[in-house]
Amino acid sequence: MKIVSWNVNSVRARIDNILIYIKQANPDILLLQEIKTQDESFPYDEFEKIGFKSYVYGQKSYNGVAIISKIELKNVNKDFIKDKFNQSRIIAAEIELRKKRIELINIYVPNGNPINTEKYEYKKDWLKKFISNVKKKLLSNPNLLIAGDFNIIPEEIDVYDFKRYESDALGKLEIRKKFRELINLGLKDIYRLKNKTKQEYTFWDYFAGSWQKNYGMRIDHFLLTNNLVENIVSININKNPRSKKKPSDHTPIELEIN
DNA sequence: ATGGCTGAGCTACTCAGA
Repeated sequence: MKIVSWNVNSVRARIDNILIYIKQANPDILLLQEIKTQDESFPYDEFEKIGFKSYVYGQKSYNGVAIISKIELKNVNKDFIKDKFNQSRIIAAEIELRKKRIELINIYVPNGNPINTEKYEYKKDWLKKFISNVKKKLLSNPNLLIAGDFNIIPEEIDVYDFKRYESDALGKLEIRKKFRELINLGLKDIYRLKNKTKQEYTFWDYFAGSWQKNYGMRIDHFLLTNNLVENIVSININKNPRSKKKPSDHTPIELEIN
């Protein structure tokens, strides 16, 4: 089964690119972030025509997450954490795979910039609540798959110029420690597990020719509990959609699991 | 390079992203 995470930066502005991607990559489940639309304006029909059911937690203008799936999802949950600003940033659901009941958790972590503002405090608070609730969830289910736009650069290798980001909300040690806290609950950063020294990115800024110069960062991740590591077939960052016309600034990360 | 793009809402311009 192929599960993909992709921050699409507006599902409506990106619909053609997304449909082309699905045709080429043939995923079973898409975890989308930053859909930037309310539930009622979501392009359900476009996905239904090609065999996908949409589970949407939208928001007007900003944020918003969705899961697009060929297989039926159970126990869809939009309240994984209590968000103090009521922003739509998490949608979770269950699938069954080889007798394992897997909880998929699709997240869009707050950006947190600029630091020394309420936005940064919101990011820290959001991550704290998230980690706490992951910990609780682990008591009832050892099979967690957390994927999405974490807005965290895990290590120096994960950005083209770390110095520029060590005081940024994406690269500050305090934030990177939150990522390590999650890992320490018994999860693996699957891309890094499978690629010990490879320097690849999932995001490139729109400006200053960042894509052409490969000034990117790896901020979209798949974290799986240790219990699921044996099920992994492969993980891949698919850079093709970022090279297209009218791209999202993020590119899909693809997990194959058996 | 604290933004030189891009998108939403709206219909001139601000807010947000990372």
